[in-house]
Amino acid sequence: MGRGKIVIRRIDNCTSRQVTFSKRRKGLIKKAKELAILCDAQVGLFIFSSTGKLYEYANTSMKSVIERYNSCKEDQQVTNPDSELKFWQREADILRQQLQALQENHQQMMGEQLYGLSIRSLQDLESQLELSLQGVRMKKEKILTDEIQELNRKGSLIHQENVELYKKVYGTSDTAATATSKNAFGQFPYGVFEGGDCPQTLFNLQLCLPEQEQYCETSGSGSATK
Amino acid sequence: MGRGKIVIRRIDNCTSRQVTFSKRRKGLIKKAKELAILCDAQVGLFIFSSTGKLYEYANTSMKSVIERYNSCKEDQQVTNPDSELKFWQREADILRQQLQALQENHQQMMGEQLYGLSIRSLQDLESQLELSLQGVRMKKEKILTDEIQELNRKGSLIHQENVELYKKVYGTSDTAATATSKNAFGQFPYGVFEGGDCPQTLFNLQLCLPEQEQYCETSGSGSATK
DNA sequence: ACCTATTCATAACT
DNA sequence: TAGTTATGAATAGGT
Repeated sequence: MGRGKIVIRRIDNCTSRQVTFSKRRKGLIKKAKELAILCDAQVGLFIFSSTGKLYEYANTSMKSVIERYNSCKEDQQVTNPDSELKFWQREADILRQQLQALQENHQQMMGEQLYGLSIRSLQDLESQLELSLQGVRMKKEKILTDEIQELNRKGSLIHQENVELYKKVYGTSDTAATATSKNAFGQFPYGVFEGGDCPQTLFNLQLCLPEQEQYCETSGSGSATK
Repeated sequence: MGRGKIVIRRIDNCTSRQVTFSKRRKGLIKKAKELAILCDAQVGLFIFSSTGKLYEYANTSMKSVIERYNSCKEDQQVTNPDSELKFWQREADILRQQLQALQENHQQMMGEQLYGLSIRSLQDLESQLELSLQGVRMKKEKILTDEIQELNRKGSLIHQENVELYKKVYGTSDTAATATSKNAFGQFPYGVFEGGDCPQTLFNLQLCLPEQEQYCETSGSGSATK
């Protein structure tokens, strides 16, 4: 019920998650109130934010709600220390279940255990995997680009240093230098890059992105086929 | 949000109240779930109907919610060192850790939280995602192919039946039949497919995989807007 | 915090 | 009790 449809899963962006939490929490409490009034029900609602803050609603008192809940649930007093053990056992059980669910999901994301899935689910999975690939490739590209930049920076510094050293050894005669000496890569005479203001071309490094074939690829020429 | 606007106050009609209770309870629990998932919150919800029946939802366990609530409210710290108790606490802790590890891995497979990964890891992840995609697509294609085959089979049977019926109605004159009658799809005179040995062409069904447009939006004309 | 386009929940009805 | 549909409400994404 917004500008676009969303999939129900954890919102990664922290700010968005906060905003959504705030909005939906408000909506949820409103609906809880309405249900209590419209249908003459007793409602209790706890919400702990991911940061640990508690929000609560109860049309009577929370204590009475909890007490009523406990009396419904075989008189197990919440604060009874004997039930501690059972609490943790149950906690472990829940965690185990969550773990199993996640493991199943993981299997599917590995392209396995797809037997029970509908076409729709498979398409969703496919889309997700494509998005994931895109994310991974972008990240990879960024790391490579950064590394190249860093190498060029360092190379430039070293080159500068060499120029200085060269000058100290052979004096200031440029013509002699260019005629006799090469840099570590055997490509360019020092004089050409004096001042170090062309670091990109120093090592002639460049990022040859494989994306064109990998993910999309076709933008531009219509003849691209997959 | 229905056929008409309503005022929020107790519904007098008992049947209507029950119906509304049932619907809104479902909606409320759905929204509670969504909030928990979207915003990574811990949610606990009690609903007692006017007849006293309890409905509850908690994304973890109701007990943990209540305990957390209590510890929020009155600093009732749990400090009861018992060996078995400690065992289960540790068990829960271990499970939590496993869960977190798996969750992190899952995030990465979703193409998110890639900040700490090396190029090597990213490449592995990329390969895995490609394999997964391949698996998913193969599975999808198989389902679609099977479905088409099934449809063709059924179509062929129906066609056969029609041929028989046609013969009964018009006798055995093939020339008269082909000259005057079409099948249900208005395409082919019966005589052409007599014997049903060309099921594939009967409905002219074929597998048109949508991959090109689906994950490669930019292919083709740049004017395509979404 | 406010603004809309859009999706969603549901009131009334069957 | 369950299914359908017209309508108002909630809210996602943007400012």
